[in-house]
Order: sequence, then structure tokens, then C-alpha cells
Amino acid sequence: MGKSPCCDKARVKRGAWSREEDAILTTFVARFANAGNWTTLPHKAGLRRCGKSCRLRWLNYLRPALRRGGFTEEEDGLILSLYGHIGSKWSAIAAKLPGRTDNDVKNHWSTKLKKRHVMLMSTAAAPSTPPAGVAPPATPPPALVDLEAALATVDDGGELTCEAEQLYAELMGLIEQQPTGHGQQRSLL
DNA sequence: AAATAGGGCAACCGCACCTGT
DNA sequence: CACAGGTGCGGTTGCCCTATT
Repeated sequence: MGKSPCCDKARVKRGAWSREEDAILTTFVARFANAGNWTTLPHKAGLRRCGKSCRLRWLNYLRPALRRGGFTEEEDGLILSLYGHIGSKWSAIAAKLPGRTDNDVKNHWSTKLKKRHVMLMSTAAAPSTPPAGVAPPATPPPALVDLEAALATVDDGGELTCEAEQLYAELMGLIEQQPTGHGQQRSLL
């Protein structure tokens, strides 16, 4: 079948976004959030960008209430736990972390948590004391320990039990008490 | 001080799914 | 039902900064 490209690559600008472009996009999305789609947005806003690029920029960088960097131990633990159960479903994992984007979680995983995950796996395979000079993983909060146990009961369909959902809520409350917490903001265009 | 390697992050690419016609 | 356009998602790339040699 094949699909036509979403935009003319020869005519759209690529690469890093300038402050001006950010300002235009932010203003336009704020004013016309419900008046169109991502494909037509750059044209209406006067941006020489692909609609997908605009969407990505907004979701990962400009969206209000985003929390950038500074992942907490609770968040790290939750990511590790969820990855262990559902794999690289970054959007699903990010949905459980208020203010985090899938791209953010994905990058954090690749740069920090992947090593930790491998270490945990090897430690689990050979339950012994960690190698000299290697710090043991931080003790997870009680809610996370309970969540781990609840997740272990999740069936193959991937549906969370009521108990797991309840524990998620508890954990989310715990995370949102963090000083950097801004609450979740999911509504987009 | 210069060169190189590695880490971190923003952005792009392509595919799959959803939805309207 | 088939098709096309729009959107979401995961994987990958490329650039910049910092640490190391």
C-alpha cells in the first residue's frame, strides 16, 4: 500500500529548535489547542517544521508540568520494576510517572538504568554479595516492594489486579509528594 | 593544551494502529 | 470493506559536553 510522507523533507527545517520556534509553537498550541491537528499546525503557525517534529517538541520539551532530569530513587525503582514486567513499553511506563515523557524515560533507561538492570539480573542469577566497589541498589520504598509482589501475580494478559492498581495509586501519591512534583498533565491537542 | 572516548540528551525515522470517509 | 490521513510509539542517530589520556 505505502503511505505518502508526512511532510516535504526538502522544505521543512530539521535539527535543534530555536527559542523563537519554541515560543511560536508554545503560543500556538496554547491558543489553538483544540483547533486543528499536528499536520496542519506548522503551516498555520508559520513554522517550517514537520507536524511530527512539532508534536515531539511539544510533548517532550514544551508541555507544561514536565519534570526534567533528577529522577528520584522511587521513580528509578518503578521504572526498573515495570521494565521487568512489561518490557520496553516506554509510553506505558511514562504514564505511571507524572511529568515524565516516554522519551525522557527511554533516555534515562539507556544511560543509567540499563546498567543497573543488568547488574540486578546478574545479581539475581548469582545471589551473592555485590562486587567490591559496586554500590548495592537502593532499598525500594515499601509501596514499591508491595507493588513488586502484586505485579508478580499479573496474568499474561498484562492486566493489573485491583491490588496492583491500588498500590500504583499509593506509589503515585508518594512520588507526587516529591518537591519537584507538579502533577500529571495528559491533555494535549 | 590537545586529542580522544564516553555519556547524556534532543530529535528523527519508520512502522503500526486508529479513525474518518 | 478498503483506503488514506493522522497519531502514537519504540528504536536509532547525531550532536554537544565532560572526563580522561
